[in-house]
Amino acid sequence: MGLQLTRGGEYAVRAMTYLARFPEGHVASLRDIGRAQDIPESFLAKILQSLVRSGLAVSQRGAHGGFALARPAAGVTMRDIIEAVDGPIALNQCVLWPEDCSRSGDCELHKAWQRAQAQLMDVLDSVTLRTLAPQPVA
Amino acid sequence: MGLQLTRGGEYAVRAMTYLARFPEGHVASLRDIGRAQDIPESFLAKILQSLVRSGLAVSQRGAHGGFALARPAAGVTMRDIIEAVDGPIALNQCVLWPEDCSRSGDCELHKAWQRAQAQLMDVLDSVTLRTLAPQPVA
DNA sequence: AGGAGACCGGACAGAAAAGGTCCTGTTGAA
DNA sequence: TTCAACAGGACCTTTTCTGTCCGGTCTCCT
Repeated sequence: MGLQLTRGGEYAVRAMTYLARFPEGHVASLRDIGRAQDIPESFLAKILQSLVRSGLAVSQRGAHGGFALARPAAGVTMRDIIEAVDGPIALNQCVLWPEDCSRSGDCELHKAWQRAQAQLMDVLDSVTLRTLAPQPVA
Repeated sequence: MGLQLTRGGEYAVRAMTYLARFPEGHVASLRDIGRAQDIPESFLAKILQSLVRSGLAVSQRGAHGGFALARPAAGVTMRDIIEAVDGPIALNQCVLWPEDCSRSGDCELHKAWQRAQAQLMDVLDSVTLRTLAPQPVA
């Protein structure tokens, strides 16, 4: 259908929101997260890897290992999460790489996409895990 | 990468913008449009069919046939065009079919996506072919 | 030291969507 | 009647999405 969030992005937001419901530093295993949020565990593993590589989550290996938020929930935006998993958000190519768009200078279409993009980013940047998660459970 | 306009949508907007550059009612052939906008003709044929079925364009068959806008350029929005080709725009599923989203009632994530969607629509609804096209050539 | 539990990372694979082609109509003007 | 041009469907190729699997590594616990 086009112009839709990927499954991976959706899962990532849900997984992070889940982590945000615990006190800061709480570690949850892949299995816990997957079961709680109904996400296939082997796929979730990949997604969490991306989040760790991007510095949004930290992982703990070995027995009693798992994942936790790397920083306070209020400091992680929806945009951070989605871009970590799906790469940069660009409604169309010419917004991201203006130099590839021959008409980037005076093109009204280009400007329209840039405005749309900016509006979308406003929302995505303003929503954090603190917004999304109920207050942590003790 | 996800969350991007399809090629079809991009081509559709370009094709319609091209038509909007002529005086109202001007008919341009598939070939003309394709050459002018550098769009593969056989693919463009499909796209224009969608636009005609959606009532945004009209077609004229037979010799000297082609395509024209179905209404004045100021009355056709970017959203109209994109939805005609790619189907309804929904950043994520639960915005489009809230009943499928178990948490639609109180879910903060749901609300966030709805806001993002609304902002995007604001822009897409406000940009018309009159915005995009230089004044018609006589 | 030695398991066992849990993440790491890469290869692989099936399904779906995007992107595009082709061919056989049908229409309409000259 | 002929021919230019759209209509519509079948088909195809490539890419992306959505996962799975497995051997490796790390760390806690005993």
